[in-house]
Amino acid sequence: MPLTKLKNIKTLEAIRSEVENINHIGLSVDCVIFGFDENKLKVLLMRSDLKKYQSKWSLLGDLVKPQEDLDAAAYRILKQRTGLDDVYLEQVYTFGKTTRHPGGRVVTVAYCSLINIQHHKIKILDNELHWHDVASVKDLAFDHKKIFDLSLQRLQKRVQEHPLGFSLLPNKFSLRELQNLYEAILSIKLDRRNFRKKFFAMEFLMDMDEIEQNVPHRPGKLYKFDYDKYETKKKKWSGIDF
Amino acid sequence: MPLTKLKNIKTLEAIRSEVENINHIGLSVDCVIFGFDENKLKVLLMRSDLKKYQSKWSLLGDLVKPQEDLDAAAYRILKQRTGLDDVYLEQVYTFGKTTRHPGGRVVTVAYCSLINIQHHKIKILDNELHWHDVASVKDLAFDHKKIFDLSLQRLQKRVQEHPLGFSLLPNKFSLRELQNLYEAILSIKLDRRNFRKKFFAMEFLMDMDEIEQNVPHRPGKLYKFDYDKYETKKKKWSGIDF
DNA sequence: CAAATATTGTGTTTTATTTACACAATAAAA
DNA sequence: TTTTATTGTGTAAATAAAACACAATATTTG
Repeated sequence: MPLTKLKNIKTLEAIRSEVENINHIGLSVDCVIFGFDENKLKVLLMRSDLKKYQSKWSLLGDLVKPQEDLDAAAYRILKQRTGLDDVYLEQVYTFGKTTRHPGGRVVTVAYCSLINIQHHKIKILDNELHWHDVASVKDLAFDHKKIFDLSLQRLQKRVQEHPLGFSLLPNKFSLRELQNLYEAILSIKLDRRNFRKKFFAMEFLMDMDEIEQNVPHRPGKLYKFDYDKYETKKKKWSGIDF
Repeated sequence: MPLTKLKNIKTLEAIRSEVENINHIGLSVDCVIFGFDENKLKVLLMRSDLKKYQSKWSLLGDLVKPQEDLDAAAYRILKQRTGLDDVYLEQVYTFGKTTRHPGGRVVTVAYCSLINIQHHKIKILDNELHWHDVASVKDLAFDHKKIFDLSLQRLQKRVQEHPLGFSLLPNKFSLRELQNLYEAILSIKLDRRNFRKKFFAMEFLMDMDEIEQNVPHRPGKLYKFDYDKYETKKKKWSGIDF
């Protein structure tokens, strides 16, 4: 036990320090919050609280409290950093290299989310919090670039298998908006006619009998995603394929 | 800071106890090790070290050491509990409810693996460690049933998208063995002709020009999985579908 | 050694899905 | 009124998935 070393201690601070540094694994959460605006996929970043990393951008993180559920910590941290509290967070992965944090042993659990930037206005702007183009993200603080890369990868996979994307769009959206979204998240070009055919074939789009306003060209029809129908008809078995 | 309470302490034990219980989040790893034998999917379970849970089965877990990488802890714990050290572990999910462990706050990271029971003989049989039919698993210690369920779900998904299954089979295997494996893991029946057609179409099976021995019926041809070819030809894009 | 048994190996048809690709109609802006 | 940008639409070809049956072969049994 490392605590047997504590015979010649001086202060309570020293005890705490000793115990926390030698015997303690810190636990934190980092939130990777994706948004969509101007046809580009964005991510929320801030300046690190740590001096060492203030020249770099970092994810939205903080320590988990001893008496706090892990999921609750993620929501609390997001709220604390951004003011947002109506966002669904999903756990991505846990990063546990001993050397990942310069201030001591901290294992971090990554959570990610996708939000509609228009519907979720950021009210707290401490630490220069703001949206960055995903394409321009490089060289974050700590191992946050690795966390970000994995989260983006996970997002790209999930968005193909689940109707997450709709949460980034206005309530009623055109098929062009939907396609732009997929192209931005997946970073590919899709055939417009086949894209439409695919979504119509799924039968999860409700025609709202309305058209776009204020577009400088022929307006498209507006649709809503039918979550109820999705719940009853979603795919269960995709098949062996690799 | 809870440590300010420590003014009337008595012993170092008390300090440690105080610090660890109030200010400390324990971190553990639990391993869900799947195997395949007698055409059934199996999982390795042991009796819990905790008295409270000795009537129930539990996953293979232990605390992460303060100076140990998380992944390294998973391998160390697996080795310690089973003697196995040539097994690939994959992180599944982190469970962090404050109440999940009766002895205090312990967040656990689940790892899972798939191993060939014939090639990995368990040498340590402490805590009644042995293979259980997956179908018969119920009511494990702690929240281990939840961890097990999620791991199985993850396995079922991954085995459809990646060539994991081959690690559970002998080096050379027949198509029947392969199909039995998939049916056991996914817990479904598959059409034999379509199953064969699918795998031949993938072109990742190398015909070994050998046939099964000691089967009480017409023997089948033996194949090997061609990992090199897989690496060059594997699917990158699966498409939007939900 | 003949018959019974269990499983292999094989192919076609039907249906569904994916891909590639072009043009007229419409609203707004110039 | 013309230009511009984008919508809405369909077909043919290629590929993939699903459903389904029978002769061949090795072993075991009688």
